[in-house]
Amino acid sequence: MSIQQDKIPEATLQRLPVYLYRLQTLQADGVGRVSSRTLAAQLRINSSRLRQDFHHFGGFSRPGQTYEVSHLVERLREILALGAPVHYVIAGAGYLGQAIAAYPRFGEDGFRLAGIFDINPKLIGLRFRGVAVQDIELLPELVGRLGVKLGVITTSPEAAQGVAELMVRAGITGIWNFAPVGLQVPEAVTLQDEFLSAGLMALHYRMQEGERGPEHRR
Amino acid sequence: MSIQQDKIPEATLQRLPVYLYRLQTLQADGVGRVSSRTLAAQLRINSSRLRQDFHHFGGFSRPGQTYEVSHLVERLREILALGAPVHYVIAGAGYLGQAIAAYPRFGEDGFRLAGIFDINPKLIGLRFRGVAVQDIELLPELVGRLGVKLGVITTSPEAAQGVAELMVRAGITGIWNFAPVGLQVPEAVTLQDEFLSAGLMALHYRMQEGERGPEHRR
DNA sequence: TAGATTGTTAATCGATTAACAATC
DNA sequence: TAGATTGTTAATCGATTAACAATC
Repeated sequence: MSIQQDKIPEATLQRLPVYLYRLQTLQADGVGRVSSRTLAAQLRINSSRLRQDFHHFGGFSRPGQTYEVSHLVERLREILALGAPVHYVIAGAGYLGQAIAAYPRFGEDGFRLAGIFDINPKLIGLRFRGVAVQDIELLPELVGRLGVKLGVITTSPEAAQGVAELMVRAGITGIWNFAPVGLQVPEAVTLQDEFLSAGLMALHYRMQEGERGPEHRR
Repeated sequence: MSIQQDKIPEATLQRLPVYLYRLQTLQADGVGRVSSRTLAAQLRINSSRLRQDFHHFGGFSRPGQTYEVSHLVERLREILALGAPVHYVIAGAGYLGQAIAAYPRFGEDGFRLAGIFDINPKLIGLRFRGVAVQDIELLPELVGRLGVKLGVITTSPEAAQGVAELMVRAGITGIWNFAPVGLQVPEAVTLQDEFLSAGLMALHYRMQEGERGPEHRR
């Protein structure tokens, strides 16, 4: 059974990591099997959605039988291509870059920090997860030498475009961008924007909505 | 003209901050007017989408006339209820909590850090944005005294549920949660989950998809 | 067997895009 | 005026939910 399948919906893709985390927690708790109803209830989603999401891949279980937790974890990790370690570099060693470098989860998921870079001399030499901050000019050499494909941008908005171009020239093919600007990258480069302010503002808006009372929400 | 309107679509709400940022940049660059076509091109979205989003509120411009940048900025800030400063607290003063405390953008947007808390004695007393880390036990008093409604959770997954309950009891009505667990909160509390791993995993998946070549993507 | 469960198709719902009249 | 633009309705597209046969 190959994991080669039709392009899966974006909405489904965004949920796979959520399923994986929940299932790993169940596994750690010693739960052997779980039904779509129970799992969906824990994630507070509709069980049809869950089954429909799994349906894009197939082979998760059989009618009448609940899901085997360990099998689901295995399949999801396979689908998400988390079998082999994934190396990545960070550009921008400020607070946010440090937070990502130090975030233990990414390591557990199989992501390995290969390098962290900045232009600020004060930051160069500081160590995170055993990796010392280097001058940004050294990024291309390291990326080329280790064949790193994944780059994280946690620089200022002003510096982000330049850093993105540097990364692309060095051979990076996927950029996780935390700078609140629209980056221009070649078609072949995959871009994932993470715009933290949007989350905060959306939350604040919905809080107001709640204040006005449910009768105003229709 | 009131901003009281029907519940706006979630998809539209998530885009409003993106529009606001782009428009503020244009404003800073001295751009006075902009068409939906130009603005949409800069954000790499369809111009119909932009006009449809604005249509939920009304009064952004008139047929035949382009948008006035300053008016759009004003309206969006009004819609997002960013007129008065919004106070918030952070629970969890690790790297991620520090990053949020120090993130200059939030301040510019009108969000003010009222307090930052942790259980780790080593972190207590450290200052971020002029605010000293305090023991988590002191959170309810401060939240009650200042009437803070917005709380950010950047603790470990294990501690998150307890902290959420502490916040809710203290009077917090909106929680921005960075811990990768499903929090149980009362109906009246607005919850915004920020699951960073999902972004990273989705990016990694799409990079593989790109590698397999566009012909496999249909 | 009887009750519960998945895989899968169909129905519903919501979001995006197209089209165009009214307007500048 | 002629060309361009918005607001708004309609058409399309995609995602969610419901329903149920096949299966345990």
